[in-house]
Amino acid sequence: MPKLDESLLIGLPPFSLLARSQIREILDQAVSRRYDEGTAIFREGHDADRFFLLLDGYLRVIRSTPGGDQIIVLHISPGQLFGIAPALQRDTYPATSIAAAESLALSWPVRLWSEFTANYPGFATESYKTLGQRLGQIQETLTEMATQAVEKRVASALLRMVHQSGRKVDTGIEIAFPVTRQNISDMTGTTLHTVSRLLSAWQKDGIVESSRKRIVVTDPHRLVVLSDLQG
Amino acid sequence: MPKLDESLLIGLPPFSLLARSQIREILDQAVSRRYDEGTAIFREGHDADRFFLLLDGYLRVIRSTPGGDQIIVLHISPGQLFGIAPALQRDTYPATSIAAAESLALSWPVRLWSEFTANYPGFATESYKTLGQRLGQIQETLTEMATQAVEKRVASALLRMVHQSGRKVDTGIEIAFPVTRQNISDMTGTTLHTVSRLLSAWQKDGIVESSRKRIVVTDPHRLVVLSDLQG
DNA sequence: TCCAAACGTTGCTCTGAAACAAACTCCCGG
DNA sequence: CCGGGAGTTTGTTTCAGAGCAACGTTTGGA
Repeated sequence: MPKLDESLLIGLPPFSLLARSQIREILDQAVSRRYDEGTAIFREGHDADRFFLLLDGYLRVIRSTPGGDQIIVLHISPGQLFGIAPALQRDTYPATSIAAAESLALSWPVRLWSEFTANYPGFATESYKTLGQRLGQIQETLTEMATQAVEKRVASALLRMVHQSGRKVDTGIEIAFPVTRQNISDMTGTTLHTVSRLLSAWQKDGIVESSRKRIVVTDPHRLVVLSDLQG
Repeated sequence: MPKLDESLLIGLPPFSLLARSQIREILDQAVSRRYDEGTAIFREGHDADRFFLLLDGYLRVIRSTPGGDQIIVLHISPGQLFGIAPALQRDTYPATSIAAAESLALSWPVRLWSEFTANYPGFATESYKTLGQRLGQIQETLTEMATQAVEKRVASALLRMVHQSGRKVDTGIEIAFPVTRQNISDMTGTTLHTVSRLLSAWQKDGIVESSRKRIVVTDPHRLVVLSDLQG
């Protein structure tokens, strides 16, 4: 394990109030690991023995049913803590996380959680804030799933990904990690067929451009209209 | 405001480790209030200036869309903390809570939150545990909503209510608070018509008995089969 | 270089459940 | 005791979107 550089953590909310020496100490206790696209970082139901910080890449957090269906609950982007089951007194992970792109994450054993929250000002606060945002976001997804038609859900899902990971390219805003039609259907509770049709239609209308695993939103505003419009 | 009795809090998880004198102190700072069926305790988006403990009754936690649809995210039963936005660094409530039956709740101003977590052992722990359970539960609901057919969702919703509030009656297990067909459709993202048909069919099959706002599950096992069965 | 697997597209059919419509029943308040 | 509103039931119609099928395209590895 190569020695980690302090600059990795400086500026990230959970550690923003800390002195360089404290960051050094935190880093010295961390394990860093790279994950190939498609690899699981941890799985639903397994012992929650570590908590993580994503440094680079993107993750999908998924839950599956006994029947084999699965849905993508949310995405994690760089700088976020994840797998923070210990914060909620859980001893197993409630969901599975998979690298959506090649990713790099730090992790610490759970026993350090209480140490971090006790010693480092703002660490607990920031973690719970993150949790609060996720809870709110999931509630919103749930509401949408229960009340909105497929077309709107797919439009919203695209907008969420653009919002979380969008980067400017010449023709619009590109989602920064690979996304298949199947992935989108797993976010919206529909089928890949329906998603494919929608994307084709939107491409014809000049709202998106998509190729294999890659999506560029060329007209975000019209997508907002699609996702918002009552009726 | 009549003086509150210590026995109200004794035995409830957030306060279970406390001495009588500490409970007295907590109670002296509480406001107690009764809510008629259908009354809102707080509303989505409003300033989160208090946090609450439900002593008696049941609450529905709902979220609404701009388009006027609404869904029931979860129910709160006696003994649970709710409206604990301050724990998550939120300054507004993320959802609305409505008394599903006549209810009684204590509340405290948010500024006491940090005091409680600092002074009373186990208070923070218990609160975050509750939050963790809710997060897990909502994720499960979301998964179900995205993958399961209406019939299964309605069966699961009934089972969840039975599990949370069921009380034995001579013909089976009764859901302890008033539930309309509309309420169930708001939990499952369908229409009251569909729910009505399902309940009629299940009544014919001897699985449930229902009258206006009242539901008794007479054959929980068959309901489990309906909610579980793959395909 | 070629093959196979992964990913994407498109047409067609069929059905679950929403939408629309109309009574019916219970309960509460005047 | 009566009237009206809230909640429920049931029938009929309609259609979005799932399911099925078949084919096209890209990509990476042998």
